[in-house]
Amino acid sequence: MVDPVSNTSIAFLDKPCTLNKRQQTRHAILNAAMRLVAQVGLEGLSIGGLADEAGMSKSGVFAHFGSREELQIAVVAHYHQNFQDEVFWPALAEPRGLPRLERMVRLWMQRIASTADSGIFISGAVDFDDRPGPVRDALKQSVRTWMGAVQRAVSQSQREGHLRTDIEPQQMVFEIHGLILVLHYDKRFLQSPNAHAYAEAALQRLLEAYAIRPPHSLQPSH
Amino acid sequence: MVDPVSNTSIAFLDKPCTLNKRQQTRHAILNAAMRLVAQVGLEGLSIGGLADEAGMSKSGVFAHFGSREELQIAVVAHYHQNFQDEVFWPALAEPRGLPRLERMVRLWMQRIASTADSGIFISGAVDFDDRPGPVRDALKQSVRTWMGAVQRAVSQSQREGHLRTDIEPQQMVFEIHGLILVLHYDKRFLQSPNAHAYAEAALQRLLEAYAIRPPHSLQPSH
Amino acid sequence: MVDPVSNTSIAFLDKPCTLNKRQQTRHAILNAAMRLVAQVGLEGLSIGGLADEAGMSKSGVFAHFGSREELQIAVVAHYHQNFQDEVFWPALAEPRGLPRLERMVRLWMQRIASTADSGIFISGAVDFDDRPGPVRDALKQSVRTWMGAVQRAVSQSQREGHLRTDIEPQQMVFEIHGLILVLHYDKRFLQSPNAHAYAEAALQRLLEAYAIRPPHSLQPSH
Amino acid sequence: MVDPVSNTSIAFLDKPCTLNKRQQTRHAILNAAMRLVAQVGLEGLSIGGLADEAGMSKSGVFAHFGSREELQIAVVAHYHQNFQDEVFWPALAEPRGLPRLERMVRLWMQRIASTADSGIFISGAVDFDDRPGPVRDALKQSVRTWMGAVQRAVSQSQREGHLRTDIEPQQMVFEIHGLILVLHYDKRFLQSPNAHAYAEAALQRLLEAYAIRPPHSLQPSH
DNA sequence: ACTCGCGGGACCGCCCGTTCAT
DNA sequence: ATGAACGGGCGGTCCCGCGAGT
Repeated sequence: MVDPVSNTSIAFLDKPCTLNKRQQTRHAILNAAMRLVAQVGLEGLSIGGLADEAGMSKSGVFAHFGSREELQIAVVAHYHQNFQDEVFWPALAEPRGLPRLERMVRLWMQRIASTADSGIFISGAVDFDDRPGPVRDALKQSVRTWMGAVQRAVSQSQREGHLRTDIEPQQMVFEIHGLILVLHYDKRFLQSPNAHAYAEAALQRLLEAYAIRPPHSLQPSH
Repeated sequence: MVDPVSNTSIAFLDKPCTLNKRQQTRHAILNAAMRLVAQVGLEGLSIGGLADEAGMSKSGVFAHFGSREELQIAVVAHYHQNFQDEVFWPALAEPRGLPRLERMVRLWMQRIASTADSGIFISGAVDFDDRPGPVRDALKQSVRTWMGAVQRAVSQSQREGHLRTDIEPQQMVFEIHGLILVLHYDKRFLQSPNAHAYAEAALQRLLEAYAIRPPHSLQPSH
Repeated sequence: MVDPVSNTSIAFLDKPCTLNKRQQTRHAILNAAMRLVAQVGLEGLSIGGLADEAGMSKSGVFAHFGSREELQIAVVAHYHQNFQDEVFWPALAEPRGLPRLERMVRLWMQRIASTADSGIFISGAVDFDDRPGPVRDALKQSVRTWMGAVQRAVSQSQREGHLRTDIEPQQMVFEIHGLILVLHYDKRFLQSPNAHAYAEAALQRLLEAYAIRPPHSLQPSH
Repeated sequence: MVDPVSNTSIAFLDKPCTLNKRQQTRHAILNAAMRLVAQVGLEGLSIGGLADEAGMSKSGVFAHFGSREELQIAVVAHYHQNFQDEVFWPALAEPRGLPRLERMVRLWMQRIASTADSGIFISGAVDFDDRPGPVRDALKQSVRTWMGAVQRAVSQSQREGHLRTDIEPQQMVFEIHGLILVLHYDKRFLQSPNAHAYAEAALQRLLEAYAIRPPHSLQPSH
């Protein structure tokens, strides 16, 4: 089984049906790590703290990953999986084009606004933007994979005749991403209660600006 | 002398002309801190590392701030100062309204894209969004002060007849901020070479969408 | 198994025969601590210094106690154990009453005069008399436990008809304790060579003053 | 002016009438030191803390003594002075012999029981009993000077016919010192409310045991 | 001449990531 | 998968000296 988002880079379990005990434990550790990372960030993740959260010994945790760095990478992959399951797959249920794109973005917004989400696509980007290394690479790869999926949804919307074609899909992804980031910023850091409303309004305006308006909507403009 | 951005919170020295030795050293430490923070983030700032960067002993650094927390707060204030000097003041040279707003945002973008800038308004927001305390408060205060200045520039543009008045200024600030954030993200983390172009295009579109177009621009649309 | 001195507070292991490795190391650390404390006092005990004395790393020492405070408490308990083994238990071999009391006090004196003893019942009392906290509490508890044992020995001597009953046992314990303290002071600090002789003479006089003299000892006084 | 207690060792100011500014400051520092030492002990005395207590800069304090060690020595000398003024001199007002001795001891006890007294003759003895050096020497010298004074009071009492002469004066000093020490211990560390009563009773018994009884007191013994 | 501001170096308690034997 | 231990680094505090200021 390959990554349905990118078809390429991140390899997931080939046999997800039966997990041996080692994999079960690893999974439990990673889930504990997700909870912890939501509080202290990817860079603040410590093996001792994770061991406590998981109810294991430090060495027990350590043995599964070999180093803190590999643990962080595993956390990134795990987050990627979760994100995919909760945002990408459900959006695929929508018909191609604008409906699917809208659902994608709205699910994304929902997740970003949820305090349960660790938001490492954002926090990790900040923590590692000047710290090259495997963790940063994994993070970039994950983000690019997801961005690629969004971009494809935009392209499809254009091919389906839902969006204007005189706009680079990347430009639109860029602007959508901006809305996500500022939503995260205002909601989580500034704790602005109106963040969601602003984001929704901006999204509306964005989609309308790039949408190919159905005929009836052209009439009343005069 | 009071803060010209907010007229409220951050008090500056009345006689910045002559600095005694203590203030000189403090300034040098803070400049070193800016360099360091650009690499490791506000939360990654350590007294020992700063002492190395500044070419001083740990206690020498420590004596100027009393605690790591106060050092962090001082760094925030210092960044606030720099930001103000390089973004806010120059923009004030432009005439009120849209020109001033545009200059503000473009200078902001320039600064965000520069690797010299530590970007703590962004990285700090991520590091401290789940970590209450004085540092977070100082950071929020600084950010809000700046956001208020942008918002006032938008309001002035409306009053000058440059921008439509059926839009909440805060909504526009929100969207501008999104562009800043995604520019920072794409440029610094994803290292996308086109980030600036996308941001510029988005800003253009944003301003045009909210601008009150001069009459002649309505005619040629058909 | 409960503490035979007080029947109350300090719980000891039920199976002291076989110690696992952790307990062995802990024991070795505590013995090193006893040597160190004899030189620098309970308050002067530092984890780094103890690690050197024990030939271990700082973290290795630290891991056994969790904090300096708990280390100090453990040292108090360890000293209590040693004291009990070398003073209390041997004295119990003597028959009830005056013989047991005398042996108790003399063993106590011996131990106090020995430079091997850390004397934390005395030095700790001085270091912590104005420093409330768990260490002080542990120290007081240990001292009170031992004082209680001495007091019971006095009471038994009264009940056995060896000592006058018109004296409060606590009064006698008070005076005995004074002899111990001044012996410690003269021997250890002033390094007076006659300290032991003075203490012995004073003890003799004290016991005789409170003893019920056998009839024949009244006659030869003239 | 020489030390009236020992006629020998500790030199005090030759011209106590007029103090220049330096000496005034030094005096103020030492008084602050007395307050501090009463809380943290002679060994716990730090220059920074003393500077705070005295309302000066660290270097200002430092300059008067040159090192922490010399500061400690100065504190010992200062305490010696105070002790002498409050215990020795008032006792000299009593007539030679037993009255003077009793007053000496009672004033000593009072001082020891007072929480205002730093008690460095006791706490210092414990802190420095295994730490040779100038501070310990100064402390020993001070203590021996005072012990010599007490011993001379005992000798005088013997010569005046108030005390039996078949007892070494040093023996009696030893026992008196024991009472002082245990009073300090019970009062300050164990916080026993009865400490004073026990000490008084013990002192009574001690003096009577060594007193030469007036004739009428010999009769009723048969 | 005396006082202070400023800085250095050592050390503290504590905690982290890591390893090895079990 | 664990328990014991290590080396190194953290923030913080100490005592102490140099040079500038009055």
